[in-house]
Amino acid sequence: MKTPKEDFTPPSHCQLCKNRGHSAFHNLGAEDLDKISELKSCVSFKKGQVIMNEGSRPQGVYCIHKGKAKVYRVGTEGKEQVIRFATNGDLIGYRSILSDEPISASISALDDTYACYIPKSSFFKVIEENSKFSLNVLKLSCHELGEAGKMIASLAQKTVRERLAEILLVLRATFGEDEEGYIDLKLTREEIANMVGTATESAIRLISELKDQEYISTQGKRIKLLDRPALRQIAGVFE
Amino acid sequence: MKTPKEDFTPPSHCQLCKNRGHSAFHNLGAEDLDKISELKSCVSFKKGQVIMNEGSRPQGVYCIHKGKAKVYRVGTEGKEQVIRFATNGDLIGYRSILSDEPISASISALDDTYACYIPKSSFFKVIEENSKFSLNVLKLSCHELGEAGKMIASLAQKTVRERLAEILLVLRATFGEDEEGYIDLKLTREEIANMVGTATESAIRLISELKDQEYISTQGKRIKLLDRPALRQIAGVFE
DNA sequence: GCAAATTTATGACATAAGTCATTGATGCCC
DNA sequence: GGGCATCAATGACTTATGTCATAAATTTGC
Repeated sequence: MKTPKEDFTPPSHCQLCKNRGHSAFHNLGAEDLDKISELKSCVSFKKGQVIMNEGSRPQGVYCIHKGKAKVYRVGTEGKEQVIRFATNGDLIGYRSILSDEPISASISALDDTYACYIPKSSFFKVIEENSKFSLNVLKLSCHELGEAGKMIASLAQKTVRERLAEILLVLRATFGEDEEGYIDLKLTREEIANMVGTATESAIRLISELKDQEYISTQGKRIKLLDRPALRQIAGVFE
Repeated sequence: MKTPKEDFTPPSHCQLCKNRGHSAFHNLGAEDLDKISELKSCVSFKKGQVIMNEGSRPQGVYCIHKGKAKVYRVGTEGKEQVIRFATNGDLIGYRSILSDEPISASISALDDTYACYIPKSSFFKVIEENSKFSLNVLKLSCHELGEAGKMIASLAQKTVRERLAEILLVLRATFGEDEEGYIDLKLTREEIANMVGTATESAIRLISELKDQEYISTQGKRIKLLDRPALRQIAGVFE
């Protein structure tokens, strides 16, 4: 267990949060931030810990302060399918609360994660009273809806190889690189397979193939993208 | 060209619209409905006609008054993947407008369709001023986000046979049955394949198989579900 | 620092699903 | 109402991907 160099605990008031600028709370006034800060609480999750469980009814939302999480559904045979990721500044659990349905996907921490828990009541209050915030969340959910649509088409039409290249690019774009240029997230091959939507062995084989072609390199669980234009071409992403 | 028995044109005022009860406009007050009715216009689309095109920037949303539409993305090789459906009372085009992104999927009419076009400006005005409406749309997009997540897991984990059974159940639930018990929507096998995410021939083969097993029956393009519990079991849907 | 446990890597093989080709059925238009 | 176009059905074959088994390499825990 290594000692953290800095304190990852979120500040007690949202006004002081450095993630606020690129979160759904970015353009809220002091009064609304007060309302949220007042009732929020800080929580932390260890790597691998389940944050929310499919089928349950969350009593609030989490705003990730520092950490990484995956949103996934468990199918028959216990196989997971990752639907999306969340990291610093991202809101999770809001979908279920707003649609008034049980959670449709589980969420677990991909890394030690620190978050603020905002109870349903304060979240709703601000949504109802502040049209700016409501519009932010609306924008967020609509954006995610678009991404989900892209993923549906991708799963239906692309090969595993194409999807693997795509996921590697997404992971890098979402979580960034460490000092040595590796994607800043350690995942087992099985977890990567669950994101791509394929068997673990297939993912391993195709990762080896990409390595042989020198489009990527790996060191244990760490993956570095060596030739992103080539990966983009494989993925069929030209945007 | 057959003459319609009734007039499918939407009423000039939303207050009189019979779909309103189960649409995002269900709990709006008279003033807001005035605001929308004032600027809305009626449009109609022939079967097969494209309503919105991937990549474009819509200047308003459509509320379907009577008709059927599919939302889909076109992949390489021109193959379509259907992402979701829309019918009476459903809102389309809102995702792009609210996330301020180009349309991520095309929409076309599966049948002659009559809709109300609501310009962006009036839509936004009501969203901003009426938190009830804003919450309705939020609820809608969050619900669709959940459905999209289910579809992602389904595509990644289920066999074509399972997904076909699932889609048949969804079609029936969405569009209902005609007097003879057939799903009230005529689709080519190719279109069904594009919904399931498979090749046309595979869809045909599996439809024949389901027919042989007497879980469904067909008459031309019309499909009747004979044994829904069995289909649910195949689909792995127990909800 | 070593042993156990997990994870990665590969080979061999099975199989679901895609592709190509052909025939037969339906529906549509002048 | 007959011919053309589209669509459905099926067979034969290929291929991508999944499954099972085993060995090598990491990682983890004591």
